[in-house]
Amino acid sequence: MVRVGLTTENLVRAGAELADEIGFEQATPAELARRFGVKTASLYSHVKNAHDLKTRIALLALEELADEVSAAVAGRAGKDALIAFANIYRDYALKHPGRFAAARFRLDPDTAAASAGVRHARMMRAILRGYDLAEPHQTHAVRLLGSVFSGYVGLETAGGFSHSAPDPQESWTEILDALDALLRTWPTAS
Amino acid sequence: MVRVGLTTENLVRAGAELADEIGFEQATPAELARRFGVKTASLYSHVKNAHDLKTRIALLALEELADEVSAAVAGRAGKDALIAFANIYRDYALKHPGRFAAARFRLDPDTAAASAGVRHARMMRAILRGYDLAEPHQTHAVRLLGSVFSGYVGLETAGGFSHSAPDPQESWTEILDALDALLRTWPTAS
DNA sequence: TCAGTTTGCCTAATAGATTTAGGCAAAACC
DNA sequence: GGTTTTGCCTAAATCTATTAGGCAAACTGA
Repeated sequence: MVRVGLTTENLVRAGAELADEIGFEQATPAELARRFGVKTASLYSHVKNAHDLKTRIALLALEELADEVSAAVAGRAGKDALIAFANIYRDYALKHPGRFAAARFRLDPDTAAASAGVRHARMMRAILRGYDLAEPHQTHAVRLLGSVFSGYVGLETAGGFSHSAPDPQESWTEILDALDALLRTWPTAS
Repeated sequence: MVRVGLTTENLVRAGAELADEIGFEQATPAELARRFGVKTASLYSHVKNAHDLKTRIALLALEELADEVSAAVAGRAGKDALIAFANIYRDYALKHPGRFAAARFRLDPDTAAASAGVRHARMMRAILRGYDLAEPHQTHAVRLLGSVFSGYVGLETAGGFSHSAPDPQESWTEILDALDALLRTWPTAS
């Protein structure tokens, strides 16, 4: 009976790798146990159940992504900060599709409130300080940026832009230019 | 042995209802059979397998949505058309969350190419004829609009905007105003 | 070093999902 | 009315998720 050193940390980390390789939905206790060479039942001392495992992978991904974004945005402002945020976000998703899917996993409200998701929101607002937007327009803009980032990368990772010119990178760059222009001239007619 | 009249059509339609009630992921053959009062194995004469069922629900949702958008956009142009498209899309998702999730189900390339997804793309391009965008900018704009719609509604249906003012409807309206303004002044500096 | 405790992974077992194969009786077709 | 078709069944295999209880390895403290 050789011990392979299972811990919650270990399992979650390996689960994240697994998600990147075979998809977040396929990152199940059974598959994870197979990777560790242990019986599925052995995971249940470290993780409550399948949903708990997914939640923990989601929290890991949110944390990682927030760390990377935070580092990239530090010391930048305005368009520079916007583009840094956006590129880190997109690069993370392309590099770690499973973790990215995990980061969009629906968490229960309490878990979400305690997650790194709130750091994402704060950083988004910090970026908008470089533009001149009063409330409630700032919130509207935060929601727009969140939608564009999540939507574009979601479509791209789902293969929505494959086999069609021009290159997604080109669209991404131009869209960021457009968003910057939009934020500088945000229409507040209402 | 009472026959309940299973057909592929029937199952897919009921599967779509089921998805709206309990979520697309939970709309499984087992649950569907339970609803019809038949044994799970009985479904397999009408549907190849679980993945086939989900694919068919996805195709139904794409078709329905394309029909509604098409009707709403007919006879409109410019901002009017943009807003009609966007509102129909969002309303459909809020009214039919399971079908909306189904519409984002990843189809294999051939199936996707034969789906109503291509009508969506065509209609999006038709709307952009009301703005003055040459290629490749038009494609970039199509991708932006797709990202915003899919991203915003995805976040909203996932509860991303709940428990936070202002009302999502308000953000949506202002974002559409902003997109219209952006499309009219699209920066083509590159 | 050794007794006692902790704990990591096991086996056993239940319940439920997916899927295939083959059968019987109701419906549909001459 | 007899035949064919076919809709739903039972049976069975395989897989997953999950709980309960056991044994032995690893740690703990004299």
